[in-house]
Amino acid sequence: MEEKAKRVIKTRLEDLAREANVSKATVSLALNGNPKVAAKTVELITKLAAEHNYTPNSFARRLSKRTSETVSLFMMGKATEYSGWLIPSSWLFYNPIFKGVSLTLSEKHYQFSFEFIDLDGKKRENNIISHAQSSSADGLLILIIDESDYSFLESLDAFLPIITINKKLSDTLSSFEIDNYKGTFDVVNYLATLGHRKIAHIGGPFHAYNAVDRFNGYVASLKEIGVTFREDYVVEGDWNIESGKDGMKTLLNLSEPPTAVFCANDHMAIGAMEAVEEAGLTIPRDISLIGYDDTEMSRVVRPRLSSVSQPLEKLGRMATNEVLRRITAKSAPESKKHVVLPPLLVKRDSCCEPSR
Amino acid sequence: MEEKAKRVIKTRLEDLAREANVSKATVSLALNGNPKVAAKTVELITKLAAEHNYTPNSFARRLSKRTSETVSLFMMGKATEYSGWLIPSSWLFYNPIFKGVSLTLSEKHYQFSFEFIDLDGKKRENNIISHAQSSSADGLLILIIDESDYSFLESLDAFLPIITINKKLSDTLSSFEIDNYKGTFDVVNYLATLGHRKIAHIGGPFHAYNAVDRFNGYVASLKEIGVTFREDYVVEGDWNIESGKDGMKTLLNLSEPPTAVFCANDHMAIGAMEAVEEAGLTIPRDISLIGYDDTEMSRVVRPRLSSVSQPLEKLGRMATNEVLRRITAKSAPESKKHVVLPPLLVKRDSCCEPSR
DNA sequence: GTGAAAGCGCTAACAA
DNA sequence: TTGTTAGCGCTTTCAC
Repeated sequence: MEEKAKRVIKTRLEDLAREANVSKATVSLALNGNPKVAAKTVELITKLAAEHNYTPNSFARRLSKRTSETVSLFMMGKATEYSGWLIPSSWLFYNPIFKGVSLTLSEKHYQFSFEFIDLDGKKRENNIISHAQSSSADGLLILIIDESDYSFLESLDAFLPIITINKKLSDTLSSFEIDNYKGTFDVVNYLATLGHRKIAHIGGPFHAYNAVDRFNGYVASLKEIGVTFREDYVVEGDWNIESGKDGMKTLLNLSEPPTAVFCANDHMAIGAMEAVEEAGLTIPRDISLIGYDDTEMSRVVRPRLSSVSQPLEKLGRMATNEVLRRITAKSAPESKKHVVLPPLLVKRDSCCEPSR
Repeated sequence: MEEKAKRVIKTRLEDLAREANVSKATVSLALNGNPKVAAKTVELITKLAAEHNYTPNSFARRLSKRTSETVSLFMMGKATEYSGWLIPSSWLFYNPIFKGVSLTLSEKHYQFSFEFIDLDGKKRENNIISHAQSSSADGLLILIIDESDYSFLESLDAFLPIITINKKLSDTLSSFEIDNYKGTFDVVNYLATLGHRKIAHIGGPFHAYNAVDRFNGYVASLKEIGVTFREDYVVEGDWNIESGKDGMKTLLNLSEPPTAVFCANDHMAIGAMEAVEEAGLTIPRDISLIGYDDTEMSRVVRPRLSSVSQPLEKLGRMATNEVLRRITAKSAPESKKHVVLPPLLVKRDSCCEPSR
C-alpha cells in the first residue's frame, strides 16, 4: 500500500477514517449529514476533511449511488453545424438558455452535459435514447426546434424525467416556452401603428419550429390589424446573415416593395440592412426593419436594430429547476407543468413612419 | 436481483458475458481490443454488444482504471465575470480556443472540463490544485491571462501534464501562444505605410497579459518605424465597448488628436467608433481605426473594421494534442514544446491615409 | 451512535 | 486463449 509518486495523492475516505479512529461508514455518514452521528464525531471529521482538503471521488460515489448527478440538454441539428462547445453564431439565440441551465445546475451541484443529436440520422429516437443511456443522465432537457414526431419521449418520461424547452409537445410532457405569437404580434402591431401596411417577412427555414411559429404569428397579426396577406411578401431564409441579404434583395425587386420588413432573427435583419444599404436606400427612411432575439449585434449596427428580447435565461433556469424537482421527487407527479413566458419588443432606431 | 422499473435498464458487462458464455474478463478484453482474445469470440461479443446497445458504465470504468479521461481547461478571472457556460462577450476572444480544445478532446473520446479560477481569491495556487484534484483531470490546460506568479505549476507538472496557453511561463512548462508582437507590428506598420505618424493606442487593462503584450508591441513597433512614443496617446480600457468609447473621447479631446488609433480588441474599437460618430467625425476619413481579434462584429459594423485575426482554434487543438500526448506517454518527456503561432492582419474599410 | 460487510460495474494481474 | 480473483472508493443496509 505504499504510495508511489503516481498522480497527485488524494485523501480518501479511508484515510480520514483511520485518522479519526472510526470506520469508513461513520465518516461517510458524518460527511453526508446523517443526523444519527454524534455531534462530536461530526465535528472532528469535518475538521479533518477540511484540513486534508478532502473531496470524495465522484466516480466512486456515483457508481455506488447509481446516479450520475448529471442532467443532459439535448439539441437537434445537422452534425455539420455543431462543433463541440460552439454552435453557429446565428444560433447565439441559445446561449442564454445554456447559461440559465448551466448556472442552475452548478448551484445545485449537478453536472451539465450537452448532447447534440444529428437530425440527419434517421433514427433520432435511438439516438436520443442511447445518448441518454451512455451519458447516464438523471434527467433530460430537450430543446425542440423542429416539427418531427417526438411521441416516443412520453414513454421514456416514466423512467427518466423529461422536460421540453421551446415547444409544448403534449399534455403529458412538461414544457417551457416563450410566446412567439405575442412577440410577432407586438412587432407587426408596432409597425402598423407607425402607419405601415406593406409589411414583409423574412422567415427562418420552414422546417424550424420557431420559424413557422413566427411566420404563423405574422400571418395572424396581419389579419388582426386588417391587412391582407401577400405571398410575395414572405421569403424564407436560413437564420444566417447572407440569407437575410438575399431575402431583402428579392423584396426590393418587387414591383411594389414593402415599406417595412420583419425578420425572424437579428442575423437575417443585419443581412437585410446590407442589402438596403447596397441598393442605395436608407433605414428607416425608406424601409423600416425589425429583428428578433435582441442579440448584442443589434446594438452595434447602425441604425441600431429594433428587436424582440426573450427571457431565455429565465426559461433555462425554470426548466432546469423543474427537472431537478422531478429527479428528487420520489415518483413522477401527476400534474405536468406548462409554462409560457412573454417576450419584449425593444424599440431602437430602425423603424419610422413609411415615406410612401 | 429482480429489476424493478427503476431507471432505464442498462445492459452490463455481466449480461453480455452470460449470453456469450464467457467470463466478464473476456468480454472486457474483447471490447477493449486486446489481441489475445480469439477472433471468433471478439466477433460474437461485438455483435452482442451492438445488439444490446451496450455502453460501459463510465463511472465504473474510470474508478477501476483510476483515470478520469478528462482534461481541464483553467481560466482565471473575477468570479463575477463568469457564469457557467458563458463568459463576458468581450471575452469572445476565447471561444475559438474552447472550440479547438473541445473538438480535439471529443475526437479522442476525452471529457472536457472547464474550470474557472477566481483571481480575487488570494490562494489561486490552492485553488488550482484543489480544482485539479476534485475534477480529477488527467491533464491540465491553463490559459494564462495575467502576470502573476505561476511557478508552483512546475512542480505539479511532474504528476500531472500541464500545458500553458497564451504565454510561455518558463522553459520547463510546454506552452502555445500567438505572436502579439507580430500582430501589433503589422498594424502599426500598416498604419505607418498609409502615412500615419500620430498613432494612438486604446489598450486592455494593464493587469492582463495580452494587454501589456500588445502595448509593448505597440511601443516597440513605433520605435521601429521611427515615431516617438507619446504618453498621452495611450489610454487604458477594460476590453468592453464602453471603455473604448471613453478612451476615444479622451483621445479626441487632446489638443493634437491622433489620426489613427489601434485598439487592443474589437469591442473597444467598436466603442471608439461610437465616440467618433458622436463627435461628428467620420471613419476612416478623420480617424483610422483598427481592432484586434477579428470577431464577427468587425464585419457587421460600418465601416467594416480592420482587425487582426488569430489562429485560436488551431492553438487550442495543438495544445490539446500535446496534453493528450503527454497523458498517454509513460513518463514526462525531457523536451518541452514551445509553439508560437502567427496572427494575420485583416484589412477592411476603417483605415485610409491621414487627412491632416 | 458506530462498525462490518456487501455491492455498484468495470479492469487487470495472475492462473489455468 | 480464457477464467478467477481482487480491487477501484464510496454508500448503505443491518447488526451490535
